[in-house]
Amino acid sequence: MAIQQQIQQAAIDSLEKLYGKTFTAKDFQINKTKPEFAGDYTIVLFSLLKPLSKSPDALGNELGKHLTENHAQMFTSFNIIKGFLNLTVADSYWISVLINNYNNTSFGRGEAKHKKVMIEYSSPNTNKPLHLGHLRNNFLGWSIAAIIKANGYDTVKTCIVNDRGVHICKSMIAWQLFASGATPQSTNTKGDHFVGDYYVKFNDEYKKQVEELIEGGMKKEDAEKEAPIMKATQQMLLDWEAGKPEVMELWKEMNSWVYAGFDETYKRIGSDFDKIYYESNTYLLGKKTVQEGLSKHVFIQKEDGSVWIDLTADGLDEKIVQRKDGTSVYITQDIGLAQQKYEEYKIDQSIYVIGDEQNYHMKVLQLICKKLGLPYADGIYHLSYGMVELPTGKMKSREGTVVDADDLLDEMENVARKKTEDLGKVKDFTAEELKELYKTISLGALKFYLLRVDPIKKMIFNPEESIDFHGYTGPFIQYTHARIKSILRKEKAQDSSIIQGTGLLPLEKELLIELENYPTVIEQACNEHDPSHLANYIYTIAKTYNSFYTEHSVMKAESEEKKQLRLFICELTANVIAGGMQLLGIKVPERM
RNA sequence: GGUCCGGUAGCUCAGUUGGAUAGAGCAUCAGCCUUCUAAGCUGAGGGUCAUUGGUUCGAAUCCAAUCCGGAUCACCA
Repeated sequence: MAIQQQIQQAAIDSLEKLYGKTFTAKDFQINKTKPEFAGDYTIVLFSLLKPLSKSPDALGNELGKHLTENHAQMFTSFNIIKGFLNLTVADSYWISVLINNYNNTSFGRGEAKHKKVMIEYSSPNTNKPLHLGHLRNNFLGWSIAAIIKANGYDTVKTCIVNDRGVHICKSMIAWQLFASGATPQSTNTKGDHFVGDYYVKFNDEYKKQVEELIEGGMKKEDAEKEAPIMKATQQMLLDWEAGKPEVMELWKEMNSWVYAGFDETYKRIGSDFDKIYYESNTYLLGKKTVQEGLSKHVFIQKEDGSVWIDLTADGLDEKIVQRKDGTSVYITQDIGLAQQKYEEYKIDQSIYVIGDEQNYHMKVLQLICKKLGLPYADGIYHLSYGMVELPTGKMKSREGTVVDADDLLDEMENVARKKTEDLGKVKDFTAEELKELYKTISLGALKFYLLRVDPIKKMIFNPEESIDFHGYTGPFIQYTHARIKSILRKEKAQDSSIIQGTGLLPLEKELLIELENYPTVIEQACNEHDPSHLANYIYTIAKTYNSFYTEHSVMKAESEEKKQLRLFICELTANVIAGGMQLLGIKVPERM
């Protein structure tokens, strides 16, 4: 049990014995004691004063005395300032935490919950390469899945590939018009970029045609519909739906180019999936649901045949679920897919990592599922995240300000190489080791930069800041880990018996108090679906360790006892840093 | 216009769910490498927590109103 809960429980027991009243954890708070006061943890007494009709001093003294007398092993002293009861926890407690966990690889992991959680993330369109926004999604999705797993849940990582629709046909048409048979191989271009270029070409051509039509006297709206290239695209979509062989063939080929490109990038950033759904297989799902909804009178059919749900009573709008021509819309497909996920995996919870522009859509999805009485409705959770913007404003593909994922990764890797070469600490590395290190550092920097922020907030991506390897960054933490490992290569912690009764210096104690909190942070990150808590926490650990490192020598410690103690502290710190970073999808090097 | 989200140091962000004198990093300034990796450490300056009112022992945190920014409200996905 975490120390905070232990204190709370001890206080509840003491209060019961002292005053015969039963309190719960919600009735009062335990906080970490502010550094300017003596003590480690603080019981805030204010909320207890009234029910017990006690003055802060009287209650503090009685409770403090009772706690220290009955838990002499745990608390060594107390003091009261205003309504705050500050308790000092015995050094021996922190040392026992250290000894019990220094080489415990499952430290911080939760017990098996026997529940299954599906995490849908990434979900790209197959008409253009991945960009910075996708990276935030991928890092978030991967990390939250790892965190959920660490808390003892079974996880299924999944991805729904948007591989059909008008946007795909646009690239296809442009390729037919302009490529004269070119392929990624023939042009030596990464497949997703190759296809993305034709998507851009489509838009250029489309724009040109619309302008020409407007000059010829057509209204803007009509011109947008009548442009030949757009009409060809619409026709292609119909042909695709009809399964016309040459269209299907082109579609399959172009998608295969994109997948080859995606695979490369996914491999590079570490994204992986247990199950991939393709929209071309799922877009017809949900039709059954429409029938069910009608018979349950959750949906209503209008005169023209279209089917709707009225959500005005819930503060939303009327929403269409099936077109008058009988085809299903986006939301219906999603209901169908949700159903399929549930049937295939019997999941207890389904997390969707999707941008906040779809908040409304996800709200509607869950609400409809609830109204239909579907068993998985309550398990739907939208992990909504804000847009990534540049210091100059939003990324706009039309203005060419979109930050391409592959380009960014290349650039970061170059910076990592340059900085590593400048420092010259790993000159003995082989070319292969160096390559691996540059990748580790650059990806660590990028992932940490994107994950350290609360997902719900939109964030500014400052290119200069993101390649800074000092301060609140991934490389700072990686560097701290490498420093620890450098010590542990010289000597390992071995004799835990001689540190049992040793005393702790302030920085040693502070570090142990923070390390003890690791399991609580992992749990919180899981409950709040927020890896940034973990990122912040690891940073704090690294920072405290670095202070400790400068202040106290390990190898030249004052005594053998101190040396062993610090070696154990090094072990545990390294484990927590490596384990925590792993949950963010970030590797930590042995040397850098 | 309706709904939802955000507003904390010059910039980027934390703030343990209502607790003590609001914290980090970057940037600026001043120090620290003959001592386990200086991608580090120590210190300084920098704040009307958007505004106003309310709730109470106590508010950046909860409530209300206002201001600013964003998203969304398609027979697109």
